Amino acid sequence: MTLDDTARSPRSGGYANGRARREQILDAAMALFGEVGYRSASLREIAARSGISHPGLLHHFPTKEALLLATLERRDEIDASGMNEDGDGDDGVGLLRRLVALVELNSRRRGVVELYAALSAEATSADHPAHEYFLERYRRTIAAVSRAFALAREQGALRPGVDPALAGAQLVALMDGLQLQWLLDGRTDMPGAVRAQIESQLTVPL
Amino acid sequence: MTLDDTARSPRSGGYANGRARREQILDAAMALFGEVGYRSASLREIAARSGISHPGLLHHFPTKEALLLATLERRDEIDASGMNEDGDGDDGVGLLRRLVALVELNSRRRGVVELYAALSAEATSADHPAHEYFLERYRRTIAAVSRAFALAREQGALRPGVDPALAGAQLVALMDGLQLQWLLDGRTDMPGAVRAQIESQLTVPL
DNA sequence: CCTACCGATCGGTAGG
DNA sequence: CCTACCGATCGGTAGG
Repeated sequence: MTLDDTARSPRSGGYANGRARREQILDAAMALFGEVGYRSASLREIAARSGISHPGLLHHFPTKEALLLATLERRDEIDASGMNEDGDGDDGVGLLRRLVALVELNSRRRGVVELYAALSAEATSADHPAHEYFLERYRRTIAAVSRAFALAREQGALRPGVDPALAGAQLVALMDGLQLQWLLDGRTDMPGAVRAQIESQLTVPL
Repeated sequence: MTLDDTARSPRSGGYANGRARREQILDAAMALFGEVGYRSASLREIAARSGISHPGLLHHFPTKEALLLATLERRDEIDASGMNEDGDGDDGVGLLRRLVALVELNSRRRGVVELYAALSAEATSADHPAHEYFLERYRRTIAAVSRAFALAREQGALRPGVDPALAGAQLVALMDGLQLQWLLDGRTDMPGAVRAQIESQLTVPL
């Protein structure tokens, strides 16, 4: 709201502090939701990690559920900005190459992987506050990957007999399952397994 | 301990009642652990579903953790008896065919799938009481599936260039990811996707 | 943003 | 197997 950078210092007015505090809370929430899931995470623990009291946290996010949804929104923003910066081309093979790069990135962000592993399992319950979110997220993700395989077919790069829709669902399932193995043993080569899976469906190397 | 069947009726002595009650508790625990995970499940709710008080439950299982481990043991027994009854042969392709049959069975047992989806995600935390159990379980399962692919290679049924160890890890990951999708949308064709995956690695039809 | 509090619920124990 | 209880913790609110 001002051109002077010093105006954003802690002493000044404006909402810069509030915004920073919100992000601090969301980071702590993301970490704890990933560690123990939504149901078992306590507002008091998230607040303590953010350096405030738990009623202080509730000033920024009125309910635990609102905090969860804000956490998911924030992750989507970060992922969206990450996925769009590469320049691998928008054809099917390029999109699939980009997907491997995303898996490589995730294997350096354990917190993100933990968050989705914990919440996607929890959210299979119909009454979970993130149930609709994950339903829609899977629908959209599988559709996007299936479209990448369909585009690869137009390029003549898809192995004959491969159904793009099935290959899309399979690849998303593979990625989720690999995350579990990697979180458990810390050794599983997620990008390698994803790359091999994609290449087994294509007639060209990645 | 007696040859007279009527001696096992509710009024009589012996431990038949205790055994039946234990199984009742384990069934309720399996269901609730699947619905909300281990951490969020309460002994009181499991006890209520079993028709006893929660100190009554603690008479049969001294701690919540002991109940969890007993639940996992019971599931293993049931699965082991189910996996051994088919007669598909013990060669690689036969074992893989049996795996598809197991997935078909699981798609009629939502409770079992829920239990493993919820607990395997929770147990990625190093301090979870089932952490070691799932580490060992994945190690063993992936080894068994990898061995099936290795046997298939000896039969000349494996597609050239396929690494049995990688194919094993991929197939297990695929199964876990498909379970998530199926639990979420109730539509995903788990056996179809698993069968297609296996066939894409083989040179013979299943 | 805080302290102080609410009613509910938790795993486990005492004592029978 | 029960009732009754323990100390701890939960999400959320009151009041400032």
